[in-house]
Order: sequence, then C-alpha cells, then structure tokens
Amino acid sequence: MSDSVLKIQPIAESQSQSLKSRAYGALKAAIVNMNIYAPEAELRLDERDLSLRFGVSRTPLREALAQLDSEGLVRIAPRRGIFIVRKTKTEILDMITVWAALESMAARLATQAASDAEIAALHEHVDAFSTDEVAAKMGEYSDANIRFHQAIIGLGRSTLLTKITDELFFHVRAIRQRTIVEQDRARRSIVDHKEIVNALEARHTERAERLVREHTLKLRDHVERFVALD
Amino acid sequence: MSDSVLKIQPIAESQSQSLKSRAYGALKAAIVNMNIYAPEAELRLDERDLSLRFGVSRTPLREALAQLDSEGLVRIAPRRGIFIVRKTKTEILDMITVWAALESMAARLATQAASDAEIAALHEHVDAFSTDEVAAKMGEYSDANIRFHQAIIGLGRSTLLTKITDELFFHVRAIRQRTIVEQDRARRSIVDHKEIVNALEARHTERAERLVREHTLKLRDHVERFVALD
DNA sequence: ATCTGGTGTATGGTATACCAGTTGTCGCGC
DNA sequence: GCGCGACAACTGGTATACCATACACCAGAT
Repeated sequence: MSDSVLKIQPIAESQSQSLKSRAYGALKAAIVNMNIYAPEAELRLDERDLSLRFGVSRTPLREALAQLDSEGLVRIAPRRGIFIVRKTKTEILDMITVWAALESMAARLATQAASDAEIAALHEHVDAFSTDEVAAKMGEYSDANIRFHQAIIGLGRSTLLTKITDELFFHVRAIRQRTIVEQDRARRSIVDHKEIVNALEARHTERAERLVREHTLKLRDHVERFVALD
Repeated sequence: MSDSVLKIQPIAESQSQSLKSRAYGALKAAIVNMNIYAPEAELRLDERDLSLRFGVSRTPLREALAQLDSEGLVRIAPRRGIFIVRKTKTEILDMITVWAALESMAARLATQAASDAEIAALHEHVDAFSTDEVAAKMGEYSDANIRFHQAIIGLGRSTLLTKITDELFFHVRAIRQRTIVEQDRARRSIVDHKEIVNALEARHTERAERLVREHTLKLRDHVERFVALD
C-alpha cells in the first residue's frame, strides 16, 4: 500500500553526529554502567588508550572529556591523568537538597499550569506499586521512583528545571547501588507519592510544594544517616 | 626592617593557568562587557580571528568556546559559525523561576545553619540604601541587589546552590540594561529585603523561604510584563 | 640500607595542517 | 533581465606531531 503523500525521511537523526558528541555519549554511557563506587573500580582514563579504542583521534575525545569535566563527571589533572569522579557524601547531599528545591518549585508550577489529564497520568507511576508489592519489586521500584519525580518536574514546564535535575539524577543514580533499600522506607515512599498526586489533583499549590520538598528531604536524611560513602 | 625568616611567595597563583582557561575567562569577560541585546551587536565569533587576537592556537580556544557552548553562552553551528546567544524571554523567565526555587531553599537552610553574625552581616547590603536614596543611586543599587541575593545563597552553605545561581545571575545580569528600572519597584524591593532579613534573624524558616520566593517571583512577573526581548 | 639526585617515560597541553560541508557569488544560458 | 548551477572561499571538525611537566625508577654516595 503505497501512500500518495511524499514521505520525508527524518535526516537529522540518521545523520551521524560529530565524533565529539558520539565520544561524549559513549563515555557517559560507559561511566553510568559502571559501579564507580566499587572499591576495585578503575577510575583512571587515558586519552591515548581511549582514542585507540574508539578509533578517533585525541582531539574530539579531549573535547568530550572536557565537557564531562565541566559537568563534574571526571576530573582532568594536568600531567597526572583523567579520573572518574566519585562524589563525596557532602556533594550527594547537596545535590539532593537542590533537587528538593527544584522539584518543589515544579510541583508549585504544576498546580497552576498542568492539565488534569497530565496530573492524572502520574497515577501510572504510583499505582503500579501497591504498598504490598513493593517488597517483591524492589529492583523495578528504584527506576519507577526516579521516573515519577521526573514526571512531576516535567509538569513544571520548565526546560531549565528539567535540564538541571536530569544531571542531578545522573549522579544520584550512581549511588543507588550503595543505598540500603529498606522495605519499610519504600513503603512509606509510596504513601508520600500518593499524597503528592492528591495535592496536585486538588490544585493545592502550597501543600503540593511542601509535600514534595519534605519527601525529597526525607531521602536526604536517609542518605545522610545510612549511606556509606567517603 | 629585614626579617630573618625566609618569605616564600605563593607561586601557585602567579603561575599562568592553562591557555584554555585564560581564553575562557577572557571571552566570558568580553561577552559580559558587551551589550549583546543591542540591535547592532555583532554576535558572530570567528575561531581563527580570535586565535590571532589572543595569540594562541585554535586548539585551546576551541576548548574554551566548547565550554561556553555547554554553558549556553554561545552556540556553535558546524560550518556556519559561532554565535553569542541571546536568551529568549521565555528562557530568562525560566532562569528567574529556578533562581526563586534555589534562593528560597537557601533561605530555609540559612535559618537553620547560619550564625547570627552571618545573618546580621546582611544588613550591610540593605541598610546602605534607604528607600529615599534609591532614586539617586539607582545604578549602584542594581549591583548591590545581586550581591544581597548572592549573600543569602551563600548562607545556605551549599556549593552547588552557589554554583548554579552564579551562572543564572550571569545571564540575568545581561538583560539588566533592558530592564526598565522603575523607582517605585526598587523602593518596594528594599522593603522586601528588610522583611527577608527580619525573617532570617527571627529564624522563621517557612516565612523566610516564602518571602524570598515571592520576592523573586515578583521580579519574574515584572520582567514578563515590562521587559521587551525576543 | 637509606637517602638523594638525575634521568627517562608517561600524560595532558598546544600548535598546525588538512578535511568537509556551507554559503555566497559570478557567469552562463534561457 | 532572471534563474540556475558551478566554483571558490570561508569555517568548524579532525588528525597528528611536538612540547612541558609530574612522577617513578635507578645509580651512586653516604
């Protein structure tokens, strides 16, 4: 069944991006798939070695590494080496605090700007896990949890809010493996989520903001008390 | 009076940094000193031209430009050119919203962590301008205003909070020249500032957070209504 | 055996030459 | 006079060679 309408192929996507951006993506993916907090993790990178393995010259690779450096994922020490950065506990707590500030603002905005349908869609992220099931699905829950928060931030309709928090989540996700995922905490988390959705649905601006902030600050306290880093 | 103790000069500071970071600083300073929103502003940059003018090769210059690109100050269009970015009004409003979120969180933290002396020091930024003087010192006020807000954020004791807002201020400052600085708005702004300091001194966490947020969102509304960009 | 000084090597920083795509212009043909 | 196409020049992307410095290792003296 051939369509009479001319089908324009999206050329932008198929077009190979610059080697720099490809190297950037590859490195970022490699870092995220690695448990950098494992004691035996090899945190050193070598420009020439990577250049050979990627099959590109050092120039685009260096630009990719420079970007990762400015994002805080790696640290470039002149004439010493390039090292994958392990965030300190203080830095992680700091990131969660900023996250709390931004997501609570997003919730505020959502009560004013999001449609009923958009808010209702949040149920997908929450209802999938009854408080009873959490124990069994603990693995999945961790990802669903992040997606729920990203969804709220998306409702804030702020590109910048989304952009900054995405970077934060990237780092926070890296320590997820170190987090002692308590069954009880997850259960209470689900309760919090439901209350948050309720507040958004009722368009209770102040309440939604407060609930989101308190919820994320609870995570902060939890990490502060129970997660071993440093 | 010659001292018998050998005086070691700190060599680290005098040591010239990398060409990349010097080029980065020079470019950033050049951009901030330029009114990029003037209609006749030349927004195009040329790698080779800059390379000649700085007296360095294209390589470190490119790395500096790449960093400015990732920060959103310039946009690198492959084989087209490098352009200084004019933020759209939407983006500026977005930045002010994020600013409000972060500073209000900083105020919250300040009520819990800052010392009385630190909070008292805020008076320096506020008392310098009585509501009567504002009209005469409108020029200075704009800078003092930013410094007041930076001081509050500093009390939050969060490196990340400071880092993100510094970048935001950089962009917002660029449109200051386009802002219609109304005498009346500045006067009310000072009143707001005094109330904020009072709330911090009284350690009223919720009130301080709210006042800071509302104050910055007022600026957002003002920009939205009275500043012409785009 | 230990300390010290020099030297080699590894590594990120910089310079430069070349590549590839975009754009504007000039000239030819209609 | 107008439109179109080829060509030249401009500009960012990439490859590569060389530079400068931090660090480890080794030889020699103590």
